[in-house]
Amino acid sequence: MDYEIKGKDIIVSEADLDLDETLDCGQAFRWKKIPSDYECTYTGSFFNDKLTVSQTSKGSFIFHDTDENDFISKWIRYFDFETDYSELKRCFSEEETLAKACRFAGGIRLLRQNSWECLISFIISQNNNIPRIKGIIDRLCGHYDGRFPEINELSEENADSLSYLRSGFRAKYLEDAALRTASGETDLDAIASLPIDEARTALKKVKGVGPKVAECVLLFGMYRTEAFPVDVWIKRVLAKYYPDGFPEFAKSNAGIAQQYLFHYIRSISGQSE
DNA sequence: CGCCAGGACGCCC
DNA sequence: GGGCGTCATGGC
Repeated sequence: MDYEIKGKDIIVSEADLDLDETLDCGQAFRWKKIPSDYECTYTGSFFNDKLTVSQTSKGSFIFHDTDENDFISKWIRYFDFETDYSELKRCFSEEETLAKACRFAGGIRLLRQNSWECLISFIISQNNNIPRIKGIIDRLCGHYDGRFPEINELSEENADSLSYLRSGFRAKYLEDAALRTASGETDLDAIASLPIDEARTALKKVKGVGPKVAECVLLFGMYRTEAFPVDVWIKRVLAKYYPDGFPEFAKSNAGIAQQYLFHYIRSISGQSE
């Protein structure tokens, strides 16, 4: 990945990235496509660091109004630019279905998100659809002046005071997640570095966090690339293409492979947005 | 009216 | 340990 500074912007060329595929594929819920003269432009946040980023018709990227320090300390990491996705896809493509999935949506990258935001977001995601998940998170952040609430802010609320979210039965789970996290009983930073099975167990102590949500927090919020969230779509992939189990060679990066497969199966089922 | 959505819980056996 | 009804809300 190469970048250059151009005025108040940072220009990135030859990144293995497609903004539509990466920012609107169901791993993050706060990026919004806005009108622009570029191929596409999104505005959003890494927790509460805001960014507007454009993709040009030539496949380069403009990180608007950011300086080199911010780019290096925040955005290189968030977009996982330190990982060679061409190499990853080459590895995945040893297997036929994965090869197709990589060809179909090769511009997906794993976003290295904030663990707290992921915990809350994926609790909201359970038995829900992506547009409504976005709506609930929108109302949540709207309540905090467009920011994602800090742990101590959300821990002051309860299921009743969260009714404005219209999150249904999930509100009591949000209350529990905020209380446990605020008290330190659930220490997300500590969990992030635990052996993965211990991390799973610790996360699932939060009410409303089961196997799927725990995997999502591990993968998207703690960069545990071996975590493998299994939702209704991935269940279909596993049943149809991997009846004997997911290929061993891809397991250390199974979560990233899962991203390509999720996008692929939804597209061939006609269910992508 | 029904069914489904990036599921988890509680209860049953 | 696995199976099943239930849990809000909203779009189709």
